[in-house]
Amino acid sequence: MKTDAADLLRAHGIQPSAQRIVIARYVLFTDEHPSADKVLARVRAGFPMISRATVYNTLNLFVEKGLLREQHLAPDSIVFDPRTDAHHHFVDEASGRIYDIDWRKVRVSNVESIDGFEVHDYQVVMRGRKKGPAKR
Amino acid sequence: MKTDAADLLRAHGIQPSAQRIVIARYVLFTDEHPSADKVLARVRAGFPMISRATVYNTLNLFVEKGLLREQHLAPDSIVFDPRTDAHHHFVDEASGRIYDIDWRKVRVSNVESIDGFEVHDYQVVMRGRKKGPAKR
DNA sequence: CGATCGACTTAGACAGTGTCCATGTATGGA
DNA sequence: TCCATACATGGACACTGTCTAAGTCGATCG
Repeated sequence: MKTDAADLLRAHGIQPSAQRIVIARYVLFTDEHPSADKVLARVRAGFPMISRATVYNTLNLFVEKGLLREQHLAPDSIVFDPRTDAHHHFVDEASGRIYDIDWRKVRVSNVESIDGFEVHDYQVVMRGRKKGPAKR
Repeated sequence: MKTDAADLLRAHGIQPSAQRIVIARYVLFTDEHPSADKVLARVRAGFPMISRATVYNTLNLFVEKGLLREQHLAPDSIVFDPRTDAHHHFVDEASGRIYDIDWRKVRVSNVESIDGFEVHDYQVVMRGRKKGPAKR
């Protein structure tokens, strides 16, 4: 497991280090859409000495190298998403929790042909209430 | 003009005051999608004594009364949008500027029928480059 | 008129988020 | 083993948004 994370970092041109591996092992395999401070709290549970600056630097590095994407969906803080393939997002209005929605579940047409805009990327952002069990 | 803003506030159950009118006259008639601090800066240009708390209070009040909507599209700060009808947004990657996209320009299907989610509201968020003149 | 009451505004304190810097430590290469 | 470089650290800083206590304003009532 540890090796997996190290290899994954190397494969993206990132020099592994103890701190980076610990961060990677959480943030690259979660669907919680954590904020930076949540990542910090989680990682500190098993690695108490790590500093805030390191977490922020590492997250930004991962974004730069394509391992993570930033999402700006909710008030207060950026959230990180290890799914770098295209998908949509649903924000639960009650809990603030964010859910990934499969790309094929929603169809969007005419995006490419909007006058005066060159669209590189798009997604549908939905807000509402999650039905059924609160757990994912 | 001053009366227009005052009437508009009253029509939404808001007691007009000098500060609220000054804020309303800017934020309800702009398409700049300003952040709270941008509103503060603009308003202070013509009303130097106004405090930050008043601007924040007033913006939140306008949102509560349905005159504005908050958008969480970009890093750093919430942005306010006087268009309360449904529409989409385009974020220019170079400038960070936000543009409104007419609801009918893009078609989205199947949103209502996603298993386990009750969608109250949705929009398409696009990112890319604005073509042509930088001015709107 | 003057007193009073409630609503609004104000300045400053506060907490949270994210960046920057100088210093210290680890690591890998010769 | 030594050195150069990259990395991590913690503290300072700036910014955003909220809260509180005190002050101001205007309207109403006696």
